[in-house]
Amino acid sequence: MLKLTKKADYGLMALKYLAERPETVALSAKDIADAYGIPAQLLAKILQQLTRAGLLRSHAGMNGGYALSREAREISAYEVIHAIDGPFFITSCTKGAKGCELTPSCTIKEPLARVNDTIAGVLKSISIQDLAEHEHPHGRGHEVNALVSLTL
Amino acid sequence: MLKLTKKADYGLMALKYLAERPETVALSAKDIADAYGIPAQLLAKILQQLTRAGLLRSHAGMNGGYALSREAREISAYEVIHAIDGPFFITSCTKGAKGCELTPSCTIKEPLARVNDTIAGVLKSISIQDLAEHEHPHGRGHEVNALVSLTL
DNA sequence: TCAGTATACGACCAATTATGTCGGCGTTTC
DNA sequence: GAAACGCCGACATAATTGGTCGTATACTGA
Ligand code: FES
Ligand code: FES
Repeated sequence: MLKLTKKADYGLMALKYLAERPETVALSAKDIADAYGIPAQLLAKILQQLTRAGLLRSHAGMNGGYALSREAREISAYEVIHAIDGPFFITSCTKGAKGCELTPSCTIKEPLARVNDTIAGVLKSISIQDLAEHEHPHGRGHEVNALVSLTL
Repeated sequence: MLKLTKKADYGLMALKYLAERPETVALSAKDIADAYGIPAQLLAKILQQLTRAGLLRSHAGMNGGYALSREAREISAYEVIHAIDGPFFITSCTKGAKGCELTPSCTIKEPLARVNDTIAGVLKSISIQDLAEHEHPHGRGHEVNALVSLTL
């Protein structure tokens, strides 16, 4: 039903949290989990996935934890979602490689692929920074305007 | 993971099928299901939902079935999805009415609501007609261009 | 070098949701 | 009145997600 998984949600929250604290060297999974009241072990796994995807740098040992591997501005929501939930297709036939069983019958797939790309584009145009900035509504000077064109 | 349900997919396929046959008075659920090789009873339920939502007109009895209740051009993909899967929220907290348990902690909800609206806008800008037309690539004269603006 | 704190990873279970089926009932047409 | 159809709710099953556990490994500092 076109919904983000909780994992992706958690991942975005965590990254936003990190983006809001650029001064800190690293934050442990537990720190972040506690801040939001989400299961620590689950978040740990998510952060590990993001690390593997190259969005975070991790450091074990005391005072270890995670830190953004790039500028918050350079990390898109799309990358986060992709890293956590894998490549997404709006279409139900996620067979990825070579289409699904009903490929000949389902004539709706192709137009929806355009929609898929459009949504991906929207997500790509949003950075963690955008999410973090939104936190401070007093500033309000900075507005992001993403323009997306969809051609069927 | 931001994916359409099969029901919604089936629903869109069925409507497209109807849109491609404007001359026919009505098509039974079974006819359409057979055409695409999808479970007839399941499709029947979906079509019933679409009828309740006012997108289709139904007619019982012999030679009964379903027909579009409006011009294909006037039915958006959004309406179809909404009718089948209920109101959609990108955010995982679908508690609808009054937010979720973590509302104070989850600071990401609001910016994502914008994204949600953007996607809804894209879906609203696509009509069943658009899907049906795409079938005939020889015509190719008619292109739809939806422009969506996202402001965070 | 040892205790403490942290990530890494895979297996596993639990909860939820999506998908599909069944049976009975109401309606329309022939 | 019987065949062909829609209508509805309750179920059963399958798939996905969400979350836990156990253990191994890495780093730090005293
Ligand atoms: S459902 Fe598989 S091609 Fe559309
Ligand atoms: S998870 Fe509920 S408000 Fe974001």
